[in-house]
Amino acid sequence: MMSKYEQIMEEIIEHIERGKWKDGAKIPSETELMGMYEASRGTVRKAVDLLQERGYIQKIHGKGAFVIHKKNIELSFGGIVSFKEANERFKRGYTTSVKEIHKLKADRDTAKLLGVKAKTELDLIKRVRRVDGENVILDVNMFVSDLVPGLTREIAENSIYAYIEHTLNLQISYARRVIEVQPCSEDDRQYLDLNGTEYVVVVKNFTYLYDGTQFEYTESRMRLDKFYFSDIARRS
Amino acid sequence: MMSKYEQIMEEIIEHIERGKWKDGAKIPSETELMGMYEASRGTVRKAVDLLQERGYIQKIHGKGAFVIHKKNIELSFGGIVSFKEANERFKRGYTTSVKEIHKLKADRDTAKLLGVKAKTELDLIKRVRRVDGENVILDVNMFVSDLVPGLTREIAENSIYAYIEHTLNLQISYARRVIEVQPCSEDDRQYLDLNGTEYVVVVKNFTYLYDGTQFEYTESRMRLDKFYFSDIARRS
DNA sequence: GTCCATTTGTGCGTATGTATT
DNA sequence: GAATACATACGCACAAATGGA
Repeated sequence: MMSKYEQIMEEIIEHIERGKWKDGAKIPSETELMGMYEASRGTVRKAVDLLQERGYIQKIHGKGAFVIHKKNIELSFGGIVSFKEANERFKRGYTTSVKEIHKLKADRDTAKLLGVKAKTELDLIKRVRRVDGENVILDVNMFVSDLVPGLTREIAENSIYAYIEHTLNLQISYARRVIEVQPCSEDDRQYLDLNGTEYVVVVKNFTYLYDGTQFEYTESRMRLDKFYFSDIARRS
Repeated sequence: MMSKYEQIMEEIIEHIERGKWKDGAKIPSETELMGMYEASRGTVRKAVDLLQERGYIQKIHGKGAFVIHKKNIELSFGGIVSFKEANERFKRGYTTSVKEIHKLKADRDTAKLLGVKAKTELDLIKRVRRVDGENVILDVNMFVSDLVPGLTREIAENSIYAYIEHTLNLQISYARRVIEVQPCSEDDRQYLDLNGTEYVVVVKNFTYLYDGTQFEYTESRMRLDKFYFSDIARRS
């Protein structure tokens, strides 16, 4: 059962995405929304605040709330996005091939990245993403085995996140993400079609469960020309 | 005058940053905070929700709210950040030199980037940022002259954002930000110390005022090895 | 400039639901 | 089951910004 403010929010998103409430137009006032959805002021305000956070509208004190140009939404993908989700939004085809999958004991450096003690058992997975006939992304995932048990090659070929969230029923809450550019590693040269470039973009993900324990460290290493990142930043 | 929930939020941030409330520790419950600050439930909840959004704490239903490791905060700089602010956080020295500053009429492509009609008058500014004796960032700013009047070389040498926000008293509300990697342009070769690299990281900013009008388009073009981006992404 | 209606922003109080211990 | 803590939802009052009469 969705909460009331979530329902209101989803309905408003529908209106905006279907173009019923157009770019730049004023959406109904809080009082009007209260009537439309038979909800209290606090409830509609929560829905509307979330819409603003997600970049659908801009509220202006004393005037109202206005729809922001749709283009902004289509291009932005904030939040934690796995490769599959991100690619579906761009509607490109791709294939995943698992190059390595095995358990290992964490050395000191790896343990630090995962916030665990050295020698903790990990699952290491290396996968290559092939788009338009070229190997362009190398994903290196490391999971804490105790927290994410039962990983298989089959799961790695599909969506590990779907397995974690739906099968294991773990709740992912947030990720710290770092993006930088590094010289190519041996793995990069071996697995990727580099087109002569000497560098790759590296997206590092430190992912945490609802209770604050880190369960994953991932590096997505991709060819410079395949990297694209977009988000919306709001001023305090 | 700061609002009550902002005061509560700031005080809690103080506690966390000064280490009084340590990493992983439980902060006082909502009921306790109500007593401590003589505030209503809704008010303390708003403060606590904002703290979670900003990555200071993690709330867990039925258990409490817990401080997230400080390292996460120090490294992340979400939000709209000008070069000056971003660098101060890393405590590195830098100098800015203005290479070009003049008015021009927008051509068709530029007009599209700024969401204005062709031939609209713009202010173009090119600045080079020098860090540790090397020219590593080329900032190209384009402002809509009507919206941001009175730009001078002196302002460009310091902080344009401070001028816009404090002198012109305009309210910046959000920015759409795109990050990608491009081959070096003529300008890059001329102004930057490229160390033989053939590519630069380009951070594009489309910045909007409180009323939804775009007033700026900026490209920050930087050497691959000087690029670093970090944020915290929360699940839904 | 003043007054007024509208609209969002802040703050209070209360009740009930749900998760954890 | 009981106690505690966060989540949702309702209602009310007043402040602050906007825009038109």
